[in-house]
Amino acid sequence: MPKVGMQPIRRQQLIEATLQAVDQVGMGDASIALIARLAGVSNGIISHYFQDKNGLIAATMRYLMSVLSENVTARRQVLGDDSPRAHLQVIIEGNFDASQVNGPAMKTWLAFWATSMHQPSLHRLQRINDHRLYSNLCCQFRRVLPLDQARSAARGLAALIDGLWLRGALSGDAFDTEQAQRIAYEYMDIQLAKQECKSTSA
Amino acid sequence: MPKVGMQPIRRQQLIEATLQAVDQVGMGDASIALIARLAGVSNGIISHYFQDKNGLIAATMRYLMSVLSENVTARRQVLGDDSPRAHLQVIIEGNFDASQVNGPAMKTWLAFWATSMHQPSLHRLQRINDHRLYSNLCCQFRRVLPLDQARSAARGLAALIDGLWLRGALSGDAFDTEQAQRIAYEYMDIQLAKQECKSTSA
Amino acid sequence: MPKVGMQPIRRQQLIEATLQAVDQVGMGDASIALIARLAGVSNGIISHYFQDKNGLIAATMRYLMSVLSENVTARRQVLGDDSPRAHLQVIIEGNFDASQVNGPAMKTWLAFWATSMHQPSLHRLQRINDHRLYSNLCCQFRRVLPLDQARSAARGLAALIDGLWLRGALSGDAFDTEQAQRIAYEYMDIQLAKQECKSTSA
Amino acid sequence: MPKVGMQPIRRQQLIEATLQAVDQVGMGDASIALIARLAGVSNGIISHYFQDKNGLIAATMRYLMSVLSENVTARRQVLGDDSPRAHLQVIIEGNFDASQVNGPAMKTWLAFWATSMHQPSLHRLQRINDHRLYSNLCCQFRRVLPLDQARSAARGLAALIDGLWLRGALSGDAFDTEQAQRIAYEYMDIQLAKQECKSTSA
DNA sequence: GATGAATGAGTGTTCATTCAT
DNA sequence: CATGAATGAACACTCATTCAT
Repeated sequence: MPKVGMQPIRRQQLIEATLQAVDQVGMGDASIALIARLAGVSNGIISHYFQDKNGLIAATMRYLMSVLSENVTARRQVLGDDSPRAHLQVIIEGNFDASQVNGPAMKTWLAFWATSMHQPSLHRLQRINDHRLYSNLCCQFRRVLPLDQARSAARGLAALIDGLWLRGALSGDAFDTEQAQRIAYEYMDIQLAKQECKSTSA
Repeated sequence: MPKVGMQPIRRQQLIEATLQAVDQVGMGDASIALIARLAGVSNGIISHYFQDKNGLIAATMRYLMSVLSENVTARRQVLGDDSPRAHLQVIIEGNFDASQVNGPAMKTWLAFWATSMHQPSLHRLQRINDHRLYSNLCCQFRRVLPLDQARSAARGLAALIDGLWLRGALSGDAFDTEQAQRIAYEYMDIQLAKQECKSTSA
Repeated sequence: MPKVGMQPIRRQQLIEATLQAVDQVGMGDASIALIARLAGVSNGIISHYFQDKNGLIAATMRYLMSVLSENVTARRQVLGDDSPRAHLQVIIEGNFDASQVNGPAMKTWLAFWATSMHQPSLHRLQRINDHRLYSNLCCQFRRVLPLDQARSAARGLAALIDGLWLRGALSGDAFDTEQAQRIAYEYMDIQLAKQECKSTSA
Repeated sequence: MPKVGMQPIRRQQLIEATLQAVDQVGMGDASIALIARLAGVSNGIISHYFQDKNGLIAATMRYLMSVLSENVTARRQVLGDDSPRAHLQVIIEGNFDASQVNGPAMKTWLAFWATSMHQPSLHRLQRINDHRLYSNLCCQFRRVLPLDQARSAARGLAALIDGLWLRGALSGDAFDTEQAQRIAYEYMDIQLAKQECKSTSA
């Protein structure tokens, strides 16, 4: 029974079915038929809401990115402390949030990364995402460090966050959030300490 | 023109064609037909030397892992200095060696990671590889740090190396080896410094 | 030109194409492509209506069985005489009906039998069919003979019917229905006579 | 290590491997590779001793036929009684011999029959076999019955023997030799009795 | 808006056969 | 004699996509 105004509902329904499918069988075996079955709709509907399979994949990736982004934003808004350290902590916590370190999300991100190497449209999305983390980190470090040091610290912390996330994802075991955060905080504090040392000596 | 004793030659030929194919079109589109064409052999030969496509993929992954492993081993053997720092440097350099940070290798590793999430046999290989890096790092840190600190340092450095590698791979640009090494060396030295501080104070 | 409600039509279409293909080239060479071509549809449609080739084969076998069964049932319904002999004649005639002793049907039955030896699902169907003939015969003999004799008579007549059918099928020539029926009737009458003799002597 | 005079040995080796393969996986899946593996030889050797796969199949069928034929011949040679009834019993016993009613033999015969419908060379072999049974039976009935009755009796008994064999083969259970022989003997005796009746009345 | 029938190219895999060794 | 490397066509099956309803 067709209805009007179904577009946003259907789109979200299909995106979630896509995540579910990738989690269950991997991106390679996540066929249109499986996704449609998981969403409880017909095969044909997908090309109605998304141009084709690539469109659905890209939309799903954009959705995942927006969840991450909104997560960090939300955490920042309830932040009393405005110090760089507090902001950096929020970014770290957001990246190790439960919404990012569960099985489905980790599998989907990995699949997206691999796919993005050969699909310009996905690659663009992926670069935006990567740059956002670096940019957010750099922005905070910049408040207490000279440009070069801030950039280097941001690159290092971004890499450390992604690396901790990656190794956790690939391990197959449950993600050890506490351990990851401890290591990231330590790195953050070491980088922030450079400023203190300098200002102390000055 | 059939010959005897072709097995090792053909196997290597096919593994290299697989790397080439994954580099060109991605793992999803790296069909048997394409790999065979790139290798200059017939389709059927693949099941003659590898049981099936999965066998070829797994063999290719094992090959990539052995290249990385042998690279580090070779560097270690020409090492005059036996200090932990020298050994750690060798491991870092090995992971950022040209054989690991070029396009084909990076694309193939990413594809393997994504695939391994849904293939137990590949996942096992992948865990061995992950553990080897951690284990090698931990072994060196252990020489100068207490167990807990050594483990933490190894986890952090392993994550930093993988993260630097990953972000470099995903960037699409040429890998900035010097920058990555500088950041990794800094982290290594900070961790090693914990021991020196302690022994100094003692 | 897609339409709705095509399922029963397409299924019958494909079953008949399967019979045609087996008749023409044998079951071993009755490929999906050939069957689809004979049916005038695309290859892919077969997995849409039947799970796979085995599904199509099993459906075809069920169809052949139902034709035989309905044939006997139809003959029985126009039967004025309710005597065991009349019923047995109907069964014999049904098994030597033109629908069973033509080339395609005979080739297909033979192929099914051979295949059923290695496919549990087909074997089950085949046993049901075999048992039906025996059961129908036994039921009629039972009306005039003690259980043991009825069973023996049914086994013998079932074997004779199948044997006559088989030798006719394998001969390659046109089936001599009259001759086969004469031999089967004789056997039937001999078995039925056992009762008459007994009742006469009583 | 090649040897001379291997031909008969190798041929028999391969024929027996073929029977084994057909028993295990059916004729459809009895590949050259499987047969060669079961025989413990290389793939290529088959075309050396038999022209191609069809040659091997035909040779296997000829072998099976000769076993049946020699079985009956051997039983006849140890026969004291020269009566038609004794000879007919020998034929019946030979057809229900253990060499004919075991799984492998039954599966192979069925497969041959189905295949022979589409292969002239096998069909010729098969007709020779069918005719031999009829001819042997007819020859014995002819000694006591007029031609027409002998032919009819032979046709009936041949069909009954084949039918009993067939239904036993398809049942999947162990062959009930005693029951089959009892039914066949009864038919034989009824046909032979026609002569006695006539001669008695004469 | 939504369905599912239909397509046909493409996939991995199997296989009988050939032939240099 | 015998091997097994190599081929390439054929196979069943999958799939994204299209489109009449």
